[in-house]
Amino acid sequence: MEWEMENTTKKIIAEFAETIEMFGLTPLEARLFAYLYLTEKTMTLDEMSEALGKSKTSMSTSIRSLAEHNLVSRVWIKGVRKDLYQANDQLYKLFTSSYKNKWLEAVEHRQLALTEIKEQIYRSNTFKNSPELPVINKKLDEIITFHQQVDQFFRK
Amino acid sequence: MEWEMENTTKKIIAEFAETIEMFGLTPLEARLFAYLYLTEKTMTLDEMSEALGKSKTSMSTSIRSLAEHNLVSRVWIKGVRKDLYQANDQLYKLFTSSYKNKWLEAVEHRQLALTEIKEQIYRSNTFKNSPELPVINKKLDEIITFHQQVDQFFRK
DNA sequence: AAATTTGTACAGAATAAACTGTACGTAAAT
DNA sequence: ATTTACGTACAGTTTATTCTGTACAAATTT
Repeated sequence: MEWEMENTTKKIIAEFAETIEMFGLTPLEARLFAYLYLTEKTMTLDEMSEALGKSKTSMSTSIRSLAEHNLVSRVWIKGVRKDLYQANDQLYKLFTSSYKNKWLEAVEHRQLALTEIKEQIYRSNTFKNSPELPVINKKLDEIITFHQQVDQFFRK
Repeated sequence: MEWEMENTTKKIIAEFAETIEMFGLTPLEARLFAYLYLTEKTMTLDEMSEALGKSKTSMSTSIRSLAEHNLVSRVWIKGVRKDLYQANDQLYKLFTSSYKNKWLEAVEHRQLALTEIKEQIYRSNTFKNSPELPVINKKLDEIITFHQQVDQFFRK
């Protein structure tokens, strides 16, 4: 009868993981976070590896990625040598913040590249008498505006 | 000197495509949309295939997917037998709407699954005297709340 | 009716992403 | 000082995704 709980826990983790994958986590990262979150424990890499049945290497890279996005925290306990991690709380704030950063960073990159291209067009002589210039310019502006809007949305 | 424009167009498409991939399009779908958007033309599958240097099959599946998400439209011209497609305009509305639907649909699924699990726990006797029940219940509620918040955000 | 053209299903190839095992540097324990 | 334990780099394997080629049904042309 013990396994019914095991089983239920697994189901919850699976569902939850699938959702947070949508925030840009790999399957394993998602599962790992879900697991840590559900069992409110601080765990070592070996324990995680054991619990999820995945390699220790995977745990190392996954947990590092989660930590970089501020989804888990390293915990210090006197006398304990191994690295200990636990999931951060306040799910909504956690994930929206992480996601926001991801988007803003990406969009900013593209913005830079696009305005650079725009400059090039201005400077270039080749385009001066091209009949397609107006269309390209218009479209380019629209695309840049689009990026601004997306940026604005996530900055909200 | 003609290829400078070709080249510039390609760069714009590449940048643009990378952004819209983030809305959940495959690389090819993204590139295809970007291309259609930039050259304000209505095109046949063969023309797209030729223009992007990819198989016609890919064009067929990609354009169908784009159409399903309402990102491109089929265009009818009397006497023309082939399917013609063009990119829809109003980028921002287009993509946010498409994205929103994708999220809401996914989140709704998980919500259903999670509340179903919750019901099961209520009904089950196994859990009645489990010492871990309170923790699981608390966490499950938190996760469900999280889903509600995400849902609300995208419903906005 | 026969022949051609067009779009897509489907199986399989190519590419990309996720994951693992070994091997090693660093730090703690003996 | 030597040994043991720990985390991670890196190369390679596995798995999933994306893309292609062939084949075929439906529609149009001859």
